[in-house]
Amino acid sequence: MLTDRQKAVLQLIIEEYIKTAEPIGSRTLSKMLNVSPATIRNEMADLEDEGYIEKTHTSSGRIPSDKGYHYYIENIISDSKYTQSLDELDELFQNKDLKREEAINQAVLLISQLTNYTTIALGPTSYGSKVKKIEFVSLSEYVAILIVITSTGHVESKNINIPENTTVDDFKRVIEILNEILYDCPIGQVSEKLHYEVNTQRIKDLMVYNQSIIDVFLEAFTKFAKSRQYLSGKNNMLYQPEFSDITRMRELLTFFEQNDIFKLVENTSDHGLTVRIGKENEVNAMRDCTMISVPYKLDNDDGGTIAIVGPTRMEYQKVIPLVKYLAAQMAKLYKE
Amino acid sequence: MLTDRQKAVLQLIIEEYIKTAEPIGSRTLSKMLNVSPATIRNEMADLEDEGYIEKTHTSSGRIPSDKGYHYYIENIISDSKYTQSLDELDELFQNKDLKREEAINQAVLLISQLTNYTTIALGPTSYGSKVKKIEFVSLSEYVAILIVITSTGHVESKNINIPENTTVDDFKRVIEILNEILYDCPIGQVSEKLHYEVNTQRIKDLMVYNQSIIDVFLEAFTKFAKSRQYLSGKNNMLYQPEFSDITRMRELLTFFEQNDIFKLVENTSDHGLTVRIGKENEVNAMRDCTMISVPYKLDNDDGGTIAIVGPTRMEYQKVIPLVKYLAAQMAKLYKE
DNA sequence: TTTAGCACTCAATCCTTGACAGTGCTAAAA
DNA sequence: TTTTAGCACTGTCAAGGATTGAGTGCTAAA
Repeated sequence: MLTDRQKAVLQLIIEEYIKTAEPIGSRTLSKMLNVSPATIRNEMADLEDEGYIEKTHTSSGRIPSDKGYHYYIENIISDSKYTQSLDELDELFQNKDLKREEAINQAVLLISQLTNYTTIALGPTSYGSKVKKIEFVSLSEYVAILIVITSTGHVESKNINIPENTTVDDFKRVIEILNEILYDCPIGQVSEKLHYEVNTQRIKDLMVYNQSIIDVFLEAFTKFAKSRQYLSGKNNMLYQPEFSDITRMRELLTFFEQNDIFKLVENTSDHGLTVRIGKENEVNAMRDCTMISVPYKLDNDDGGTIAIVGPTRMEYQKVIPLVKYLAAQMAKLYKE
Repeated sequence: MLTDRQKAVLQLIIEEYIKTAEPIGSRTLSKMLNVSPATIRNEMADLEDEGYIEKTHTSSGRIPSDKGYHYYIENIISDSKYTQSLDELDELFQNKDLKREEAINQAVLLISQLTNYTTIALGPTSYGSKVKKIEFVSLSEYVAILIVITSTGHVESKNINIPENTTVDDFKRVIEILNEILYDCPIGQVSEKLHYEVNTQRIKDLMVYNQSIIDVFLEAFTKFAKSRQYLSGKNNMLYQPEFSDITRMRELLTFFEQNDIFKLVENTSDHGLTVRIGKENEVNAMRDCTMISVPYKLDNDDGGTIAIVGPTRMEYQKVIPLVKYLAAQMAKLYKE
């Protein structure tokens, strides 16, 4: 258990370090706490023994350790006082002229500009949305386009190459039936339902014409999964001093580019607020980064995650309430 | 006019520098050309007087100047021998299951992987495509979705917020009429046509219901412009030694992020192959980059541009034929 | 016209040095 | 028992100097 003064010292070290990215010496703190540097040094030695702070070399000032940041988040800062609300965000989410995806995209952009970190959002797997209409428009004798519209306004389209032995009318008939079968079907259950219906006579007849149409259809739906992913502010990391080393930068940006970051976010989504500091991220490129993630749940067991990635030296005070708020608003948005 | 040996010296300097990114000294070249270093030094002095090569400091080896690269491209390498063809690209463009945009996206990705530079494509302003169908699907009492499908399979959608004093049926009627008016109308002329038709009685009647629907419609069409832009391989620049300086890197990536690069590409599109080397790009962030661009024209006066951005120390031999080939294939794709 | 030779230049590397910021420890003061 | 003052010590950083090596320009001879 830390004494009050130890807490104060730890807090000051962390907050100074967040501001300056420089190790903090005992002289600096002695002025702030009105005790002599020697006293501070004793406290620091204790804190270091416990693993809350570190030295960069034998005679340097101290910097926070991963454990120190954790203690700071869990025991020192009170996030409750920051009952964050963000008018711009609310406005965005209430604008009915925007499709959900556009609104989220802009929200993620907004947060990344506000924090100067990288913001990530993962929508619910199924959007909680249902098939509203399936359209089929032929462009020429051989090419047509299949359009799926969901109850949330998401539109997905897919080109279809009409084979020699099939006509546009064949397709039209299939689409008609599919429309009947799939109307109001949640996106997540489309594949299941299609496979089930395959055994009924109606579909079987159609299969004679063309086996592949079901596949095309399924393929179109797999695209929905991709449009769950939102990311903004990758390049903000360029301006963090911890990445002024070019090889670190490359590592991180390449990691972002590969979209593995979404997998990482996904893996945190079980519990409430998760703060993964430094090496806890288990990805080498992220060893100097913190990822803060907050999941949100919808009624139907589905849900998504909001995350912010920044340097371990992150403005936790400001960011945590922001992430929580965004997650809450996301849940609200999807429940509407 | 350069002598044959001067050309040889220039060529070797450029090709070595492209490989190594290090200044080339007279000793290196003397071995390759079987003359003494002193002779090479004389030739180099002449080349430097003419502005084809430069020194980084008084006693350094030489590096090519912007002018040197130009001479190299125009008078030394023969691009004709490289009658490039790329099976993977052809395949991509002939795959009828891909929408045009998907095909181009993948093509741009392919080229950027092949070259390790950044690849940019600008589609024709209007896609040479026409309105095929306008759909209107209501999601609830207050929200509906407007879908425009073009002859090339491009699908654009826009949420519409239905105001209190208007009904879904009002909108349906408007869409019906718009469908009539705009069927087969080239995308580029939609705005014009709409404004023209506004003066006819039919539309005027509709305006009584709702002035803004025309605006909504126009807004949906402005999105088409954005989907002209394709870019891949931004991060390839990270690995070029000229950008190992972090501030240069930041500058360039920020420039890319701002999407100003597309404007730059657009401004070159009048003439044939354009090679802008270094400061010719007139953008500070690009002072160490070369942009190679090739426009392609379609029948209807419309067209687009293909461009590759890399360091001035670029593999011109390999890249130029590639860009030309891609541009030709793009024109073909759009003419189909 | 080409080459050999020599003096010269600059960048890069290594070493040293001194200033500085910080530490740990001890002994005295509170 | 806790706090403080003092002192010796340690590592970083920036500046300066010496050394090395790769390269040049110029000149005179081949």
